[in-house]
Amino acid sequence: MKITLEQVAKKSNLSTGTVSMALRNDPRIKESTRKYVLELAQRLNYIPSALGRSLATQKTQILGLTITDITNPFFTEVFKGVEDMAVKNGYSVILSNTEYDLKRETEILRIFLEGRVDGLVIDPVENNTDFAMLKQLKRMGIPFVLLRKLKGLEKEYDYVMADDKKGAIILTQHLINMGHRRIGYIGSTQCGVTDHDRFLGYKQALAKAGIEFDAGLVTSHDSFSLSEGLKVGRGLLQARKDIDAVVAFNDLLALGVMEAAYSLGLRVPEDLAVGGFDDIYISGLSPVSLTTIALPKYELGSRATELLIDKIEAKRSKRPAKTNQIVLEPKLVIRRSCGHKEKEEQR
Amino acid sequence: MKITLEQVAKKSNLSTGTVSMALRNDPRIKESTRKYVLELAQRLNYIPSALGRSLATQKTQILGLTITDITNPFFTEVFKGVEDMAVKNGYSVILSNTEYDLKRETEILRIFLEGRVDGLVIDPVENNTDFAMLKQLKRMGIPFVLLRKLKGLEKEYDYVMADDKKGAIILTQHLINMGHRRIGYIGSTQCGVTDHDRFLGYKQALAKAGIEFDAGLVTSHDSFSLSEGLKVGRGLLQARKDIDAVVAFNDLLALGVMEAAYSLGLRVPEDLAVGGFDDIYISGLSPVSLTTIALPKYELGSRATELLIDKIEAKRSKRPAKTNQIVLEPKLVIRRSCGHKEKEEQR
DNA sequence: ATGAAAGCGCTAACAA
DNA sequence: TTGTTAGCGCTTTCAT
Repeated sequence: MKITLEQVAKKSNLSTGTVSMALRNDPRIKESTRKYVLELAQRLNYIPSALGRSLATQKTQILGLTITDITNPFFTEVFKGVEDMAVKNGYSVILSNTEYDLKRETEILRIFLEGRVDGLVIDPVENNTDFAMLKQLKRMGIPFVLLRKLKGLEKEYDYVMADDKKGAIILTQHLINMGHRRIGYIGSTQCGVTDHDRFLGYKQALAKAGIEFDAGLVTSHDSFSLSEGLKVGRGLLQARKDIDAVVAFNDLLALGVMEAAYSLGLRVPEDLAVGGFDDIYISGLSPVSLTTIALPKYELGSRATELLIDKIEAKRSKRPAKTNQIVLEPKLVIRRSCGHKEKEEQR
Repeated sequence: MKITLEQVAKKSNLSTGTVSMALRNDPRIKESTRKYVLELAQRLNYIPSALGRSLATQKTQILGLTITDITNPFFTEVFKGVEDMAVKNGYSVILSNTEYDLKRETEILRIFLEGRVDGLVIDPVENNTDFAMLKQLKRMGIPFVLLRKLKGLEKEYDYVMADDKKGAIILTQHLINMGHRRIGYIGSTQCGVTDHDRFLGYKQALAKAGIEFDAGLVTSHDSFSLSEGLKVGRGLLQARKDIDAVVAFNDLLALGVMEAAYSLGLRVPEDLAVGGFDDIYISGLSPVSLTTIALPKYELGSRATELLIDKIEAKRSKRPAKTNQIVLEPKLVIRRSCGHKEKEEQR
């Protein structure tokens, strides 16, 4: 039922070596026999075994990717960036979802350690990530690139990320320019680096504008979903009726906050301004589109993958690979949720 | 650098066979040596090679999944269903995105054919799918389950899908009950079975209500995205000012149509009612939430995977596996986009 | 209870 | 230009 190289060799009265080379268009094989072999293989429906080949060559042409939440359109774009770059270079990608669960992440990395992939792009579960696992990866010489920097290990590992602090500064300043003063922040309790940086940027922008930081306007959340934004948002809005704007950790949460506002009879942006991060595609939806910090999602994925592939090839050719830290620029996308000074667009 | 079974065997003065069995807790191995081996392996940081094992056992414990558009939250849920069920049974999953591109699908299936996976869950590129590829899969004895039925091959292959026609009937009837008469339909030009069934249901519901089918109210689209819905929706709404409702092939398109309406100064649902399919999570967003046919996304994925795993195990134990066709029930979720008879909710 | 050895399907170095 | 052969790392009889 399953045809192997050996069978093709037998049928053709050639050796497996020759057939193997012929099938891979090795120039050492005579044109006529190459054609003959190709045809025969075709006729026999021969499909080479990736397993056999991988074991022999010590490479799989597969990249692993761990994502914290594939449900978030942000990561879906990152994935596309990864996959496109991978395919372009002859790799496939295995995607695994950690769901912000450390156990799951550890388990997934363990599986990847078993030599199924040539390298990994890792979106670590914030700072909970299993450092032991990363060390293990490094020790085993499996190339990987992170999609986040790890606190205290900025110099140790390669990563590609966006400038979170800068993004937060720009967004907060924009809110201030729009005339808002009591600006709240909804960030994570996990103390991840990403959140930490954004929070820092938020505070810095406030300080620069001479607005006193008010801890009562800050709320933490447990997940990064729309429904969590709704829940936490309601809490914050009810506790602080004087609030007039919110910076949310990401668009999903921001959208949730907007929902919260509506549910409390508040209008956006008239009664409450809201800003987010990511610029996922639903953020542009009417009637109140979300002003947000656009992150280069696709590029995050593609550049991380590019870097990874380079590392893989460096390893193969024993060329030394230096660690790379790439920080991409965020960009403010002004829509309607933060208010605006231009005339009301015609509808 | 990389520790192999053989090295562990050497260090322990045992044979590779014994070590192999010990590590897998084979009862034939004496407890004391089992412990000894486990400890030694741990100490040496031994990680078994999945490749070696797979080649020997002829199984990878990996499932392949092809998805037409990972950007669509619908598929993101399906993926989670697949992955959860896979993990629960000791499998990992390789996800590939076909982007509704036949070439890409063929290439992806070819790669999967090379024995990298134990089985496949395939969301075929509608009816363009490469039947030759499916036949090949079948011939090679690689188990697979489809997430769609294929025209003319309903009996040939296993699939898990939702009852599209029924869903369309329910939705259209709901629109009619809400008092709408000039109900348009936005479906695909590709003549996929899914679309075909929904279109059929739509027409059937109209007929049953004594509403004459009006081809001028039907538009086809090229992709399944929000922006496509916006584009096509604008066209339809401008061409037919008399239209008062639209059934869209999916929520993304429906959301796009709503955007189109807003951009033309139409209110939803007062001036135009809109209904969709899928019930993706953004459909519940205010201020105008989308009435839609909820499809059991997660279950679609998990049940397909369950079925697949059963087929894989049937194959291993040479137990015959019957073909399974599973059709899941759709459910109408009434929100605001189609109008409603209840009082306006308090805001 | 453990060891020896064949084999899974392929590649690559070396011979011929 | 092609054949031979030794692995790649593991599992699994069959002996012992």
